[in-house]
Amino acid sequence: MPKATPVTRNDVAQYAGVSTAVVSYVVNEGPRPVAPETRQRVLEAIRVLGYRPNATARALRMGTTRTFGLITPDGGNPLFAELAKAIDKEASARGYVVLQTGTDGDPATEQAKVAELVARQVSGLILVAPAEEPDLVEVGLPVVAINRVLPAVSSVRPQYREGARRGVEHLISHGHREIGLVIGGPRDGERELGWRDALSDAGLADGPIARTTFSRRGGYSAGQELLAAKPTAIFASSDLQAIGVLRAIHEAGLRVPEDIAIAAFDGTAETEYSWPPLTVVRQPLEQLAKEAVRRLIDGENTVEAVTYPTELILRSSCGC
Amino acid sequence: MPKATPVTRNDVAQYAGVSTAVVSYVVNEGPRPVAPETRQRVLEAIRVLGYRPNATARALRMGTTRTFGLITPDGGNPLFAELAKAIDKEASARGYVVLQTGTDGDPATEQAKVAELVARQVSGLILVAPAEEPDLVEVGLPVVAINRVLPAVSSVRPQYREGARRGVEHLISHGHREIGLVIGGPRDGERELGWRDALSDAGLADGPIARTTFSRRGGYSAGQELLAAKPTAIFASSDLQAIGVLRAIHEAGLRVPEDIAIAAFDGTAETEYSWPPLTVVRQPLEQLAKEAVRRLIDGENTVEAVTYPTELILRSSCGC
DNA sequence: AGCACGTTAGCAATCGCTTTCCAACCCGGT
DNA sequence: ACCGGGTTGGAAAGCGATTGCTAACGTGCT
Repeated sequence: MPKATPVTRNDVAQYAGVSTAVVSYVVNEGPRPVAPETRQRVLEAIRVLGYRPNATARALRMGTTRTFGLITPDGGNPLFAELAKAIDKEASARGYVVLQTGTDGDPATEQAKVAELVARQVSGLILVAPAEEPDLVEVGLPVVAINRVLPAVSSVRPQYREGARRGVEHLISHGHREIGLVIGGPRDGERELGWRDALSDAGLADGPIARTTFSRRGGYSAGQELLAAKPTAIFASSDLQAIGVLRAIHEAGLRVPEDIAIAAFDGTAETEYSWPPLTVVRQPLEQLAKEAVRRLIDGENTVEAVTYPTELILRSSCGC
Repeated sequence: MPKATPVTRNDVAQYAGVSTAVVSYVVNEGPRPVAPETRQRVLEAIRVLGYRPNATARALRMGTTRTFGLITPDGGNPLFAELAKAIDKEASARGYVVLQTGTDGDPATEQAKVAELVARQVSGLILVAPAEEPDLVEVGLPVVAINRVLPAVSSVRPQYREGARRGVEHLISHGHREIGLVIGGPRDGERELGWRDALSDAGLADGPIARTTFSRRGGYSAGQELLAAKPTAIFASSDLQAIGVLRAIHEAGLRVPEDIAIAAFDGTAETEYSWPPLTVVRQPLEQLAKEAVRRLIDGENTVEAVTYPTELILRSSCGC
């Protein structure tokens, strides 16, 4: 019957006949040189005893947990799930680990989770699409917001406006002149502006707009609403909404892209296999994740928001 | 300029003119009675100084981190994302927090992540669809596997066989007699057996089978393969595969459910808005999450696998 | 007035680890 | 022989919290 794992550095030291300090030197193989022979004895002891350093104690002593906190509104949303995956990958590569939790979009919950993670001494906090600005100016800990700018907080975002604009421009290039918009979030959000940019640059009048939540269901009702105005194309500000719109279109017996074309912002995996596959403006998730993690680790707290270019992925929903 | 948050229990004690022990008594409001007046002074000090107990130190002292480790093959997979969400919700409600990480299905990575999380002293480990059995018999820490049984490890699973059987039976009830199967995972996995059960019970011959990965792409090619055999219905062992099959069907110019019916196992949100919406056998994710968390917290390490019933959700892809 | 007891608060050890400071030792050079 | 310098190992002080034990105080009883 093996020990229940309370093998401490003391046991190792004793077994190897050295002091605990030496064990530390060996384990962290950096701070101090250790005679090769001694090192071998220690390594052997570690192996035999099955010793694993206690990261909690180390964290207490060192003052850093090498852990990030990640807060998203909804872990079930594919966009956030894919982003979380990218962050995990990036963090893991740097020896960090991530505490992920959701808020259901509730500001109070969000605030509570921030407090919880701060108490747990995370080395950095990543806020994805935060509901509102939590009291974190004083947390004295690196924070970066993804997909949203917060006063006094470092932020990393895709080029929403420019990306949406390119998506809409592509629709225009297919000859569409009446392009509807399904939008979530604040009025005059960047994606909405991008849509207007493309339209006005092409000398076109604004198409119909439907405001709703960032969800399939929201997209569905928005789609029904928009269809009444008979646009020849629709741009959705998120994948989920586009999927909903697709359903509204199918139910109306229309064909995509023959009767109506579609394009969306986000570009999660789901859009590649929808019917028809969606033309999307893809968020640079990997880059966002990489940059967020980098900032946290380097302690670079530039408030200046850096944005990353999106990628237009052509599939059949636009008529390509 | 507020302090950078190294407000310790010492500062509070000093400010309130009491010993650090008293601060502990107040914070944990349980162990020892504290005079109301003293308590007030301490609370005031905590408020003024903005003190937050250091969870790391507490964890070291108490020997428990109130943290779970969650390892899935792929955080981007909607099924795992939804499951992770359910686990997070359950854990949060109990004051726990979860360290989530992915393995990309690589056994070596999986093993490394397990070691990492164990070193971080997680209070319990949840393994979702683990690639192979990691060396964790000796970790001396509660472990539960979801969606897969592992020797000597507590496990929680949906009723795969029974669920698949009911899904296929439903297809049969619509009059189908040639029902294909798209399957991932091991030969003669439970879902495959369920499919056979339903078929043989109805006195039908086995339909065509296509084995592939649990992915949209895999489902797509499997669908093309199956279509050649011209079944009148197809049961997919996962949502993702069904989505792929749907594409293959659409490309072949067939209509669902008129020309061919479909049903799938899993029931993630994506299936509700696919075209057409999919009839699914839904995994009881919330229950699985709840039970897994309960076992971890209660330290109930029954090796006996408990299974939970699935739910048949009727939508239009089966012809309902 | 004296004594015992119940309340409330403080001291100090401890969790497992890192790191500073110091001691011991070995070597070569004079 | 002695000394200086370079190597290697050890003792111990924390990191911030919990908690058993003890001390001080005030009260009720005889």
